[in-house]
Amino acid sequence: MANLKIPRVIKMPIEVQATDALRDAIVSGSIAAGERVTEIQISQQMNLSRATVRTALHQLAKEGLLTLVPYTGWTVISLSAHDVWELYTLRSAVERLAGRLVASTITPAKIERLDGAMDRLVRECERGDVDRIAEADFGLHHTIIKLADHGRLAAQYALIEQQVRMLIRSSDAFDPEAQILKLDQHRPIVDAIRAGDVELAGQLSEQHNLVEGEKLSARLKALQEQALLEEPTATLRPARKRAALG
Amino acid sequence: MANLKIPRVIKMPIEVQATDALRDAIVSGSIAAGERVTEIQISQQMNLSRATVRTALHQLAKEGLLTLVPYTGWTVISLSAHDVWELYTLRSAVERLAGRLVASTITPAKIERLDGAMDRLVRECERGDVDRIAEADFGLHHTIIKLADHGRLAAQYALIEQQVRMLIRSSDAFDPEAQILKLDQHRPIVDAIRAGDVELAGQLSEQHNLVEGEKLSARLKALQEQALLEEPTATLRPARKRAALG
DNA sequence: AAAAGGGCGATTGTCGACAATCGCCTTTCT
DNA sequence: AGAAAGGCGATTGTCGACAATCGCCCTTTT
Repeated sequence: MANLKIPRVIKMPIEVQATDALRDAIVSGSIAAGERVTEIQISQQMNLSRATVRTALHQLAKEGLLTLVPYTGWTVISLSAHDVWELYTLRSAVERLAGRLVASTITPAKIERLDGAMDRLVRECERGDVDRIAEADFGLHHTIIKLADHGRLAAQYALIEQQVRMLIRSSDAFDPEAQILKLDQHRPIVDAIRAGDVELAGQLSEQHNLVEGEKLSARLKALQEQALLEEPTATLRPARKRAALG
Repeated sequence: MANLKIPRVIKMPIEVQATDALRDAIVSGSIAAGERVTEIQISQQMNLSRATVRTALHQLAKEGLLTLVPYTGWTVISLSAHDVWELYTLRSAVERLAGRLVASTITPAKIERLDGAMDRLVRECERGDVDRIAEADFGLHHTIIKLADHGRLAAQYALIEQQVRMLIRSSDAFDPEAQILKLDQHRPIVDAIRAGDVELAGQLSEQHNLVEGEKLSARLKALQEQALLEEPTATLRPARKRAALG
């Protein structure tokens, strides 16, 4: 008999569903960056207990999507220029390691999966839809990470990817000219990994991220300058109810 | 008047105290690796509510120190050979980036802090106490990480360090011979950073960790072989109360 | 004797209520 | 009018109780 992998069905607690829903809301921008959220507000919207929502919020805080000021409130992160620098330097280190690991353990099966992700990127680039191109781009990077067979690396990459998604959303769309170069940037990386060239795969992966970080940083800097004058002062607590007039 | 940094005293919720205490118990080995823990047991020992303890457990699970099986129980991680590989490959990537960053932004002030950490390691090596040498070792690495001025990098390194501490504890003591070589291993890294040699600082940091990982992996493999026969089967739930005899 | 099925207790999951804390707003004083 | 001090409401922090779920153990069956 085949040694079937029994999926081991476990009932997912509502906690994780709430966490996933909230994470998606933040990453997708349904809840804006810098916005304040309260436990009661969310628990009412989701029809859940405050304790359950609170657990979800704590999880997302650990993922770096929220900050909590004790006895005061939760706030969605808003990424600064320094955050962009942190994200892309860290991502370059993570992807460099992933590229090296996959290249050093390359197999026909891995090449097949790699080609599948690369082919999808090629097709989407020909199609021209920027959102689908972006997804295929993430998909290729994600494939390389998975092939590294490194749980902690994958977990760390997931956190980075979430915040990068918030970034590229706030820059609204990609630079149209950059779309054309996308294939030229990724093909060498895939080729180096396929060839088992550890050093080259690592170096190209690292360099690719540093370049992307620079481009995104420049674009965001321009966007933020014009938005600097909006809402200069933010209150930490909400406005209080006015006293009743006589 | 001097622009004094007001520490902004905020009352720390008991949650974080409980989290810190539990984390310390796990990392220090007071709660053994692989051990099952229950919310009630801990809440009674700490004289706290289950909800508070539960929050702390969730935090530590996010840090990778605990695993939670829904409706079943919490278990302290026990690190396998693959985990050792993950930890040291990831640590090498993180420290490589840190080394590069510090080297590329080196200043007299940073050199001073670097020298302070290195001097401490030198003194402790002359003293000969393995525990204090280990702490000075961690201290030097920690100093480099802090000098990188990279929040996410520091956070990731903290998680890795915790698990590495669990590892070296289970290998009981360091290899006495390795203590002598410790200075020879760290001095070149510090020198490269001081000289602002980005490439060399990164390469030496990376290599140092990979070597350390190999050594620890070999030592643990020997230890685990003799411990393989102990407790071959572990129950997921505790023993149930026996039915009363007539 | 070996295998299949259900009972049952141990543990986590969820909820609502109350307490602690913070900071905005009003008031008071100068 | 400006500055300082206190009230007060909004929000998080903590707690205990009840519900949901899982898996060990015993029973039953073959």
